[in-house]
Amino acid sequence: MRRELEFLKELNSAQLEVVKSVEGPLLVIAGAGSGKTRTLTCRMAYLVAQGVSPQKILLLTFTRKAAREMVERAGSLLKIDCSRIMGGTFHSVSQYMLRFYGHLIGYPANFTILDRSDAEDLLHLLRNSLGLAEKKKRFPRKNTLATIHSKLINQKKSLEEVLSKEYPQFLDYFEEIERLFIEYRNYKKEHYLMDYDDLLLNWLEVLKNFPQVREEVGQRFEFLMVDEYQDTNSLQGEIIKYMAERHQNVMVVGDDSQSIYGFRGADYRNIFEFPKIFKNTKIIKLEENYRSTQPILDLANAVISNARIKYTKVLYTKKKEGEKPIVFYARDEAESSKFVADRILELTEKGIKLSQIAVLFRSAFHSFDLEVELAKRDIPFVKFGGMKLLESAHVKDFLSILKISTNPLDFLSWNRVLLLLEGIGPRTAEKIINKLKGSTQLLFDPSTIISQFSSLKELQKFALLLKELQKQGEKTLFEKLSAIWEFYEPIFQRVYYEDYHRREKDIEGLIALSQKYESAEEFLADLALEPVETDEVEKKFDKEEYLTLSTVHSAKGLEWHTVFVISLVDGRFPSSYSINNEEELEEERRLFYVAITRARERLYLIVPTTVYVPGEGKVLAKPSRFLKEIPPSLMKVYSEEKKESPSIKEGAKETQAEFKPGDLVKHPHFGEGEVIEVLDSEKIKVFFPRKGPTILHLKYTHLEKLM
DNA sequence: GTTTACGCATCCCCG
DNA sequence: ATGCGTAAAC
Repeated sequence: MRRELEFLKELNSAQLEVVKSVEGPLLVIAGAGSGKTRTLTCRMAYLVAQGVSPQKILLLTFTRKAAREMVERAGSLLKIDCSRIMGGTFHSVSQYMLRFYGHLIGYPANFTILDRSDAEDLLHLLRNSLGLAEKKKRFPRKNTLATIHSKLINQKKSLEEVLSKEYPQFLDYFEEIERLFIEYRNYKKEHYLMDYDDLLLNWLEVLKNFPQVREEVGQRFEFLMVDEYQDTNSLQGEIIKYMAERHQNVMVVGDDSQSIYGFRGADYRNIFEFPKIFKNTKIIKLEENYRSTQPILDLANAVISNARIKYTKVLYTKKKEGEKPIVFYARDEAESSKFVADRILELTEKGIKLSQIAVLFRSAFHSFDLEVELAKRDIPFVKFGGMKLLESAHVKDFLSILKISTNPLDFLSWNRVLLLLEGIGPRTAEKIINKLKGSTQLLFDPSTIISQFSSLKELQKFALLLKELQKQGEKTLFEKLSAIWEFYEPIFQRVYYEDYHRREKDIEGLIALSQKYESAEEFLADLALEPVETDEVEKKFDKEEYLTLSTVHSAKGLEWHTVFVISLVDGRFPSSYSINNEEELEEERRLFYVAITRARERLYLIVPTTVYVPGEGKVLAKPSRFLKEIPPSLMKVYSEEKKESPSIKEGAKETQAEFKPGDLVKHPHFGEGEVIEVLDSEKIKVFFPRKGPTILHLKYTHLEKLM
């Protein structure tokens, strides 16, 4: 074997076959933890080693981050630069292609992308201008409208079908909603806007109608690879069909039992359609699991065996030894949180790093109680799957100003910004926008219009700012954003006076980020396609050890030594939204399967017997139906007695007596510090240079005494 | 006539 | 925490 291909030795025979089958259509069914990412990475490296030029390879993944990481790893396997492999999501690649080919269907190269809340705002605006808001009976809210519209597109259903099946309460408004949606599509087309769905829809339209484009794209990308194929929708399936038409060199990887995005139109049946679209498809299954121990896999297999559809594979492992998954029945959420925190501290004392532990839950808000408990005990954590930075109001305000300067026809942003200014409400904003629309000079000088509203001082300032920003070529993006911030800061302090300090950091982070970009257009497109994590998250990433809290959806593809799944009660997991629908309930079961298969060595399942429901207070909850389906022999119930086991008590006692004020100590997360005060037998106050004064519970903290 | 301030219900998962 | 309607303030 050639030396540069050493990395192939790491693979098992099925994986090796995947890597070496480079030509023709290939379908890989890859179970959880079967080394799918490694196989994909090696396949890319192998292609390049065979002399395929990196830019001929296209890798489609679920997030852009995943694509970047895989490309990087392929490069390091070969020690050849592979960065010219094009990788991204369907949305980002469609966007890229549409910048070139969009003109064929009437879009200029500088079209604007609407993110989810932009789309909602537009629907809201159109709803008002159509006079639909004044109806007596409740008209769907903008959030719901956006969801319905997206379902139509992604599931290729009619409005009638979606309404009668999922929103029968709005059937009375069928005609109004239909009219609104037509307006919505027209508006987007007229103003060169695309929402997320349009990116796929329009790229597909180009491919469908222009054989020449299919030909060119086939030449540009000779090898296609698609990850997470079970979570693609039919539009994405069709896009692949056309992009691979010329050469048929297309490989897709997926796992039908891990399909968890049906709610947004994904259809795992794409996997089974694939061999029908591409004749002579080779099918390879990866069934050996390298991640989890046998007891954890047994549980996972039991969960999935209860599914209505029987899946195609059964996972096995060579790691036969291991502890049975543990179930804990907590009185309430407080006890659940306490339990989780206790176990986590035990684990860290045994040397398991915090970064090797995760707590998973169905919905972002299920972890609220736990977050408070973790903060109390100074256990650092990062939460995934919550609100994204870009969705917060202040960031949207800020970016809207930049958007106006790039595209003065972006009346959505105009509306948003105008409403922020002193003395302008919905009526005045509408008046100003109407004047702007009527002006042909708009592109060059909106300030002539604005000067008609001379009584509005802040508006005048805004006009000056725009004039500044439009001096093309003279300012870098960074300078533009700094100028915008100078204008926006006082408004910002007025509108968000309660917590503007916290929010300020987001803006600073954004301005810092902008230095990586050449143009405002590029910056904005990137932000729309790939929401940035908050500044805080980034910091914790490289500095400290941290615990992961995550929704199951955001945990896809990841793994930890120990995994806790919390809030396992009916109505939460499975979610109450899915309980009356068999299809959706099946998806919840797969979601539970995904959660379980994230664990390598240890798995805890936590069932609170009461949960807090807003408005009703604490209510009794039924344990999740998924737990009841599992043979009890596959799990161990955690008992109270064990919690009070002597070893832990002794450990606590030992530490208690040791400290007095003035002692120098070392904490696993905060580093060295000095004891200031002993509060009682369990609590001491320590000053850490890195953190400041901190109260520690000795029972849960491992403090090393330095002198 | 408009804007703004305040109290009220609602809130899943995501590119 | 956000989005809505209503009532007070400009």
